[in-house]
Amino acid sequence: MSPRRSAAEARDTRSAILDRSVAIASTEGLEGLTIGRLATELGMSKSGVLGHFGSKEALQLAVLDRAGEIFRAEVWTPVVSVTPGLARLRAVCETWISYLERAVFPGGCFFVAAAHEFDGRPGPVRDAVEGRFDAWRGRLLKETRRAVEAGDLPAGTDPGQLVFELMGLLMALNHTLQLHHDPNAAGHARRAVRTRLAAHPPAARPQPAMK
Amino acid sequence: MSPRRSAAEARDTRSAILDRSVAIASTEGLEGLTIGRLATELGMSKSGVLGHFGSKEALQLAVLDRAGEIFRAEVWTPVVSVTPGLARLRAVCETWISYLERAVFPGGCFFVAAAHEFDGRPGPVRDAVEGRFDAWRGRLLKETRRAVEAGDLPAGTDPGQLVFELMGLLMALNHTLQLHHDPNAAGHARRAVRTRLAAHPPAARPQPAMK
DNA sequence: TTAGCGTCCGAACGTTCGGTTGCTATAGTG
DNA sequence: CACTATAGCAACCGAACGTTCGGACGCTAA
Repeated sequence: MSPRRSAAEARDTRSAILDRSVAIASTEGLEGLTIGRLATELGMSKSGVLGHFGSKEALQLAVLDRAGEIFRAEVWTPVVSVTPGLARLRAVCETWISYLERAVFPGGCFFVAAAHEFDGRPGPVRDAVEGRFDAWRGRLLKETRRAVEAGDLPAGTDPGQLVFELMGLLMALNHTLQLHHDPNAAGHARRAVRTRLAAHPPAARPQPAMK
Repeated sequence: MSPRRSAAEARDTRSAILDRSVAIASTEGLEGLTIGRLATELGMSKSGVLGHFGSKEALQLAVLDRAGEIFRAEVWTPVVSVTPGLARLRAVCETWISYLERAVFPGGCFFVAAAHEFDGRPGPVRDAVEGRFDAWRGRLLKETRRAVEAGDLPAGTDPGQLVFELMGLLMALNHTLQLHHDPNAAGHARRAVRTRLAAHPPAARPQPAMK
């Protein structure tokens, strides 16, 4: 990294700091991310790093934003062109599974990890994490409702219940991949999603449950 | 805590340290558990605390053991008298849900939290966490197989698949309780378990899924 | 009575933490 | 060209970290 930078180049520096931060925080956690390590790995001074954010907490929030962009690009963007409702719900589960399978973040799902790290300590970071989960849950709920309205899912389906179960599957996948490195995990997740989101042909008998 | 203790009383001291450690580590994590804080809260010196374990890592392993005893007493012991198979599987899901609902550990499931904290860093602590999950998963698998053999679950049931899904439900419950404090979460979990572990009367048609 | 063991303290160790301060060199502005 | 704003550095701060060490104390066995 060159000794001194223009105002325009400084944005690149900030961006580079965030890239590095996401990589570190993914495995070490947002709290395990330290200014000193960041500075060393980037060939900068600590104050040079901190100058872009002001405080570690502000850095953590910025890292959360950056991770959110990556998540969105990986999981949500690919499915915006898919037909809303059941099709999109299935598609987003698949991109999500793939995102975990490909280890987009080396430490697993960035937000699941952040949730576990911060759910017990109040503050802006916790609030930001919770807000992202709320927003994400909201999108899944919307697609589920559309699927029910379209008759693609049974009329009595409780969207909150279904989304709860889907989140559980993805958390189980994340956990199994990270802790056990079990290559069958993604298969389990896909199979469960397929079963749970089985098409419900309107005005037709439910087929005799292949499992 | 009295100024000095006999050799016999020292076991109480060690036990008190572990109790305190479990409480702290539940919310702050096993790494966030510090010798200094422990010493302050117990009215001891840092060396007095560390003398019982030798190192922080050894303390963490001891804390994991203590937490395991609590988990076992809360979740497993109550169901050992239940008929093996589907009945016990249902019962253990219920004690598990209850254990999360009652916040036996204030920071949620101790081992799910430990898994997320250590899955990315090799070492004895990580190995211990993984071992506990393996053991627990093994017990669930055993009960599932028994249930299938007894005909209480469909013959084609894949035990690994079912256990994967059950773990997901409990992780979703843990997450939802800790991050969102959603009072409906336990209801979602119970409903999903009930559906997933619905009785499968041998030699009878599957009833038209009340869903 | 005394030797010895185990418990625990107090102090210090080297390191790392987040953060601050004073400064220099540069880019952009008039 | 002079002036201001800022990116970044080097040095440093107080606090907290895990760990080590010598010694003081209480108990038990010889």
